[in-house]
Amino acid sequence: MQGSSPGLREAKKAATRRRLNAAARALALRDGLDAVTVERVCAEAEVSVRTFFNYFESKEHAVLGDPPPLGTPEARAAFLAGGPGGDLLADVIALLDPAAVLAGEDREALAQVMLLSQREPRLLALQIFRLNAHQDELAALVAERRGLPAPETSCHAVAAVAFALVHRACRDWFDASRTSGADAVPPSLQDVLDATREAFLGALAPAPTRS
Amino acid sequence: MQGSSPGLREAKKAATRRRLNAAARALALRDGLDAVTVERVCAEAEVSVRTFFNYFESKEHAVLGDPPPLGTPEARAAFLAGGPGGDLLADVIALLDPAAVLAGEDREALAQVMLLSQREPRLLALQIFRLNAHQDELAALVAERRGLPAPETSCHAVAAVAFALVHRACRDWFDASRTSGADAVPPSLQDVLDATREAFLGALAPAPTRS
DNA sequence: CGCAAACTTGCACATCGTGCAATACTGCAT
DNA sequence: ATGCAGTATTGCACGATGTGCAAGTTTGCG
Repeated sequence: MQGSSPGLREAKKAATRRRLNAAARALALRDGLDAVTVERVCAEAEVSVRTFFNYFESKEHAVLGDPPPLGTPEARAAFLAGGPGGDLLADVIALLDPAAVLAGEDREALAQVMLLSQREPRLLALQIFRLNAHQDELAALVAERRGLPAPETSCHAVAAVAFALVHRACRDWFDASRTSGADAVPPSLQDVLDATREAFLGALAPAPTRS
Repeated sequence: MQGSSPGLREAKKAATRRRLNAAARALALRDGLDAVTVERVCAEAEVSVRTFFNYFESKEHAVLGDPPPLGTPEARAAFLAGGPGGDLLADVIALLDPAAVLAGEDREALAQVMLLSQREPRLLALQIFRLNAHQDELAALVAERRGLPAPETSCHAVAAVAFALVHRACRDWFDASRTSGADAVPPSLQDVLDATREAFLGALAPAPTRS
């Protein structure tokens, strides 16, 4: 009965990982991060303390869980296929739009993570660090799409703006969820961009082209 | 002989703080962050371990030292005085330009901190976290300058771009320092911006204005 | 000089994170 | 099914981190 040949072991590991993550998140939400000890999390998840550290390197990592990849492999390929001539902004939106990214995720868990990241500076720090890694990844993608050997300043700038918009869209969605119920409209990056573009161009465009 | 009435105590504290910072930085540079223990730092700085934690909350904080403020109070006031109609980008540059900010700083220490932040992920995480706080501060300044009650999306976007440019300028300066000697030209934000503007507008401007 | 406030220090304690070796379990081939 | 090889779990020991507390020490000021 090995219908899932490459699977029973993996499944158990994944389950343990999810149990630890859920337990850490729930406890942090209930009692605050400082009151959460690895020991308590392990009691909840029914594993030994030593095993905990085989899965996560700290309780903060356990609370946040594994970082999601930057878009699906297909989405990344499609983005690269756009090439230097494509509509960069539109494709960035397609790659990062929270409405799409959130589709396959557990929204409840995401909302909890966002709430915790606001409350607990240590979680915020880790979150920002991970976001920064994603940002660098996007800068590299932009450079590759443009045929550049390494990401230059403008690539980093584009990535920074994109993540600022995503961050803002997620915050708006989160705030809306807290006030108007759990099922607020999924945020659209395009909308956020449209609302921003005017002020944005106002900041960047009017500069003279220098001779 | 109390020429420095409000001072001997303060001076001693400042000296101890500087000794701890210098010791932590030097040790991390020589032996790597993991090999640095609080105990070793304290031996170097000639204070007790307990006292160390009266000054810094972790060895990472000790290595990085205290975060500098975002511009001088005068520079901040000048930035706000620009008002909604002023040249936002020019004033952001004036506020953040590394060439100006670095003027009053210990460049040797700064270069060491940047090197360490590249080597040690834990230091990078802390550095990014601090940078993010600065970014939020700038977004708030932009909002206030515009007469907005709270920083909206475009303010955050402007701040994100500004810091992406600053970060890039600092990296360029740092890389240049490592190759062409310790006294590389101080980076100019304006130059970085000029080099970026074309690609940037290429990314943002060509989008249709939607009816 | 001498008191009050602030700084330093030692000590105890809970927690974190890792290396190591023993044990238990899973997958696979016989 | 049975046993072997690889992998996961666990306990243990240990060094390091960070904090509360209370005693000692230094500074500022009358």
